[in-house]
Amino acid sequence: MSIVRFVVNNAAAKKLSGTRAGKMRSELVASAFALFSQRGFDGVNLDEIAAHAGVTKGSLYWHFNSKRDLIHAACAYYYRTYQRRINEALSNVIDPWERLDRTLRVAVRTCLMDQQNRVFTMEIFTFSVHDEALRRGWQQFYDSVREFYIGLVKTAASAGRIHVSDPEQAVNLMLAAMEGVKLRALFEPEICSAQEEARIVAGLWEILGYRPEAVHA
Amino acid sequence: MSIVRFVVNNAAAKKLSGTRAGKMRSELVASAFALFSQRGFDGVNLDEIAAHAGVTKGSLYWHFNSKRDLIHAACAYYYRTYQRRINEALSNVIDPWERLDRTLRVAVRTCLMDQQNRVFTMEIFTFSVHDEALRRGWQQFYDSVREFYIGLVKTAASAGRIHVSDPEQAVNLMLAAMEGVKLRALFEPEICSAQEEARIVAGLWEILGYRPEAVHA
DNA sequence: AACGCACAATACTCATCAGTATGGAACCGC
DNA sequence: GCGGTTCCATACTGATGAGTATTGTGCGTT
Repeated sequence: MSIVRFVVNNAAAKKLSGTRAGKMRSELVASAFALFSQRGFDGVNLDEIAAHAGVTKGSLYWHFNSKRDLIHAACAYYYRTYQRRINEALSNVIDPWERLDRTLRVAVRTCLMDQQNRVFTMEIFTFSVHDEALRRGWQQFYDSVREFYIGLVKTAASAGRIHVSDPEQAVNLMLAAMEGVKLRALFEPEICSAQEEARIVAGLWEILGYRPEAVHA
Repeated sequence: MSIVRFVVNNAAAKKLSGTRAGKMRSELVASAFALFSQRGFDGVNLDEIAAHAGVTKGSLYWHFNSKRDLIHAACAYYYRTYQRRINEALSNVIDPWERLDRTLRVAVRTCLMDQQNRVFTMEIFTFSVHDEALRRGWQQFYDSVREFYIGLVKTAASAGRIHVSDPEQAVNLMLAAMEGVKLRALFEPEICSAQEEARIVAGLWEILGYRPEAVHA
């Protein structure tokens, strides 16, 4: 059962997923994601994506209406794989506190170390300025991530583990900080270390109202 | 005297700034910034920028070697004008605490309400992935902003106004959160309100170690 | 008045690339 | 075996836009 719930409105993809066409479609989307994550949406042409998937552009246009259509599918792919990664990280963790801690660590590590994630999400943000469907897609994904965090933070607050007057506001600020850390790592690669990761996680915990010294005092 | 010090390595522009050519060059840079801030670097062509400045593309190429050259000049323009805005906001404020508070408010308001700033900086981030000079330019600007904040935070900590064990870490996290807020406003325009602005400023203050309830207790 | 230079406009080149038209191959149902 | 459909490859079109070559204009100096 999915913990981070995010429904990809992609009925067409689901209908085809078992067929030959569905397999090629998935292959094209994965190729698109891989190349977009290295060079950005405008830095990759459709011939390259098709070649990466082992076909030519004519085939790509059989499966997708346009490059924009493919970009949207690559985004949906990203949202699914990100969510799966979080779910897998939590698959054997029951304690809500532990789950929140684990999620924070996985997320921060992704922000620091996953350059593909960084490039891809940055392209989403930039293109979202002029693409409302892209904005809606990201917002929907982001909302599901936020609800997940809020749920865990409220549980931890009920257990007295953290002291936060407004869980939603704290989660909003924490997630904003996380995006900012992801950005900062682009310009300061030297922060991509285990030590810095730990410090950043601790900082995010403080935003959520967990202060180690207050608890141990 | 500049408070936020950031030296734009732009000797050629300074040498010409009083001349007819210098005026046109500045006009072209301002036009480039205005259009880039609405439609992104790739969403504007050079004919449009030249027309906006009242000339044609031939003239633009007299002043600039390439579109990339113009993009870099537009970035330098942005860094100068941002710094000037902060300096103006602080021009009559002496108290370090007041200065920090004022800076935070101006910065958060910019993040929430200034769509041009949002679009332009997002373009910088996206293009920086593959442009080292752009990365260095932003990093230099960002470092100067960060040093400024760290100075004020250390002063406030010395005065006992805030309780922060690691001013640099706190400023890093606060600035990261600020960039994240700017991004969030793209997807959730409804947070661009005076009330939300105040809540966000309060949250950033908490990251810096200022907790109103602790002081009043 | 003539010349040289700075600045600008015009016309053009060329590369790039999204998208389309057309034809071929494979598969499936009858 | 044949026809229809699906999926794919090939060749092509057309738009776009950065950048360049050439020409024109205005200004300052001699």
